[in-house]
Amino acid sequence: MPRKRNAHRNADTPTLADVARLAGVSDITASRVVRSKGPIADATRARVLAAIAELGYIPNRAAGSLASSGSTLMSVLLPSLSNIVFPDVLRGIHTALTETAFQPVIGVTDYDPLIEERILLSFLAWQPAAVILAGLHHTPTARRHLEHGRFRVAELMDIDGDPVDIAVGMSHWQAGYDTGRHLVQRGYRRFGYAGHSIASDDRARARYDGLRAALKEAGLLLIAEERVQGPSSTIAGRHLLEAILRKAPGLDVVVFPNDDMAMGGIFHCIHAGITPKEQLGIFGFNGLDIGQAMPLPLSTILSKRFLIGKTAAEKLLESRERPAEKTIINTGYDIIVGATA
Amino acid sequence: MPRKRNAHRNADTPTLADVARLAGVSDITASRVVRSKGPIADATRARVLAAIAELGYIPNRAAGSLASSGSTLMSVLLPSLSNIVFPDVLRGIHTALTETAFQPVIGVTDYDPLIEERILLSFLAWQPAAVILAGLHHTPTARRHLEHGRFRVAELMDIDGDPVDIAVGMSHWQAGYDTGRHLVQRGYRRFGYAGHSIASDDRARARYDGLRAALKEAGLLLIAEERVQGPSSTIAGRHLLEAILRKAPGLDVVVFPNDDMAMGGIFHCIHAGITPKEQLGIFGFNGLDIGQAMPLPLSTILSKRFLIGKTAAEKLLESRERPAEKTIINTGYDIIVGATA
DNA sequence: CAGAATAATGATAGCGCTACCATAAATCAC
DNA sequence: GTGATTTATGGTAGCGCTATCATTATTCTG
Repeated sequence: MPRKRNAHRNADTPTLADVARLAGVSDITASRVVRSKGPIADATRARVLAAIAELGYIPNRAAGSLASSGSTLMSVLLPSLSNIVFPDVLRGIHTALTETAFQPVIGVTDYDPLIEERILLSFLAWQPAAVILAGLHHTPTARRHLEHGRFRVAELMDIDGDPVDIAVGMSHWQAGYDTGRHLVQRGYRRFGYAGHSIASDDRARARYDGLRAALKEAGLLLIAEERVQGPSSTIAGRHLLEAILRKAPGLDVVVFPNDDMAMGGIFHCIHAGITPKEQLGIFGFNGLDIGQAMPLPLSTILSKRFLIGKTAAEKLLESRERPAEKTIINTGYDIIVGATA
Repeated sequence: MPRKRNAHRNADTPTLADVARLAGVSDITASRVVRSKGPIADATRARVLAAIAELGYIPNRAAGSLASSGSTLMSVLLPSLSNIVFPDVLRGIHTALTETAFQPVIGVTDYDPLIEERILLSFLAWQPAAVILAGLHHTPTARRHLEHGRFRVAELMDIDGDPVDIAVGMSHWQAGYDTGRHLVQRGYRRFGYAGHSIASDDRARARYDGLRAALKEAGLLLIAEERVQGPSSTIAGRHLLEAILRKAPGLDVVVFPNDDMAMGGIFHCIHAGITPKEQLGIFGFNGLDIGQAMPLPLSTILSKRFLIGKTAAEKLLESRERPAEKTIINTGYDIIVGATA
């Protein structure tokens, strides 16, 4: 004899069984209607749908996920949302997921692998169908779970490395290298770099390394370098350019790690009466719309953020099982000549 | 006699029972350690934690959520992530949730109440502890579920209306009204408005209405008005200002619905040789950092996005039960005088 | 030091759903 | 028309965890 029944039930929340009873079918038939799975007679489906509407039934995905040991969640771990780059990636993911049953679940890691690991583990507790994260660098624990999990994995932005499953992005080292070659070819010789603390941003560091390699090849080097602590911002870019020009007045071009900071550089030029390009080249990275809306469009590199997100999500949807072969997709980038360098 | 056992189990995924067996305790004791709940002897806890580490155990939250009919998820529904406003709100939410067990789950509605409804229902299927959404306007179905659910609800950004549970934000009508008063007081008389399609953005519409009310009070009206289809952007603001000035050359101030577009206006001024403020006032909304980093800091209104997100999440954490009284928190706003109007 | 409170642990029975197998009815092949 | 498919539905047994109640070991009170 059971001691108690339905002890900790949600009293007024209707369950599938309630729907089934009202529709006069079995639980499992109602379940099939909800999931659009298996053959169902039109009349039966209609009855079940009517019952669902009448009761305001909302499926309990926890129960569903438990029973089927799987979910339609796609975990997305991004370093930041303040940096417009990642919202763009996210839009791409969203676009690919519309009209599918999959649902993105977003976490923000603040560029910290330990936070990434913590959020990853808490997401895995929901048995996601796939995990999307930024970069190829993770903690050993995170990497282990990514490799052994029964879910697809996409690592975005960067392709210089060995992915777990799928990598979608571009070579940031190459982009930095091409930046250097491009600017040298345009006649610039006295280079400065105004960046942010590079420790946390692997990709900015790769571009920086590529830039230096290109300069070295041309027999040049960075004459001056200036960095802010903390996150990159337009105001930081503005102050940094002022500082670097005070220390090294003879520069003829300054490269920034992104468009936000480069725009700060432009603003300093306007303020100080420096003509961009003619007196001082300014070069960014990302190809943000706002930089192209300026009176002098920013010279920069267009990274294809939306495409990266969209491509990754589409690839993940192709198969639930991880294939034997790893996939690397290079979405490339474009040099925007612009008017500032 | 059971026909089959463990038929559709995840073979190699360790469960709490595995942990308990290895640690030599009962399932429920292991569960208590995992959840840090109830009294546990230090030695026991240590043994269980060691077993967890050894097995690489990850709790199955679907099972946990099912058993306890509740979760530590906080559903966050935002209109957009391209608009930097919402990432700021999200950062505030994140900040409040750090060090708590709660985890934000983010959805993007594209300013569409129907999409909001769809995502809300799919989120409710995970039994979140709380729901955060933008604005006070939802579909009837969404509103019904919000009112009857056993979870806390916070409606952000706007406080002009009747919230379900908690509202945190500011009066956008009042902000528009104050904009009008402020500009009239500074001597502007010939007003233009350069906006985006207002149908989708209730708050921009409220500010617009407030602005017109203030002008009417001063015996003025909008001389010219220009709108773009589609989303707001800096480039749209630039083109719009050009268009509006062509149609109504005599304007002495143009108000934009946000800083992004207002910056486009500034860029047009620079391009066309118009001196902001002296020849033409430009006024925005939001108080973005980038606008304040410009050579002439943008005149605008600072909305407290981070504070809104943080306050909302903190309020939601105060109690799991919805109180009898509704709460409305006004985070206010500041007029940034700036240098462009 | 007896009786009461507290700390620490365990047994059991579901939470709501779906995988698996079985069955019955309808359709098909030839 | 008989056997073989296909279509439509149902019964049952868990999925992995936690709420509830029960039990025992330990500490406290005066």
